[in-house]
Amino acid sequence: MSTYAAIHAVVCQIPLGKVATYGQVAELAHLPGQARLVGYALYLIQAQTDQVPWHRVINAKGKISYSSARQGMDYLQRSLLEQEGIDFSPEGKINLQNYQWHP
DNA sequence: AGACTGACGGTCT
DNA sequence: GAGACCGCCAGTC
Repeated sequence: MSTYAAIHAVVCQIPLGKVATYGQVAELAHLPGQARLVGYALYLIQAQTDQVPWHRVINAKGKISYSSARQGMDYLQRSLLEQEGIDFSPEGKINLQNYQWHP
């Protein structure tokens, strides 16, 4: 069981309409405090977006994390989340109080 | 082998 | 409340 497989599994458990932070996913994947690995793991599973709802993972500030790889594709994640009923503030932030996943 | 980089988080100022 | 700094692991040069 690679570390990425654990992260992969946790992300798949995030229910529709909810979001989780990198730190939260890391903790659930038995990798406390290693949020960076979660980000890197998601970067690697880009190819399997059909199986992994990577768009439901955001940073602790409630905003979407941008990546050099995504570059102009940032709107994609926001778009997918809006489709699931998640409301964005004018600044592009998500209200974690209402949308954060509580397993 | 050593150093740099990266979808982050928590703490300090 | 916002910005700066440090630390964590894996992958690449």
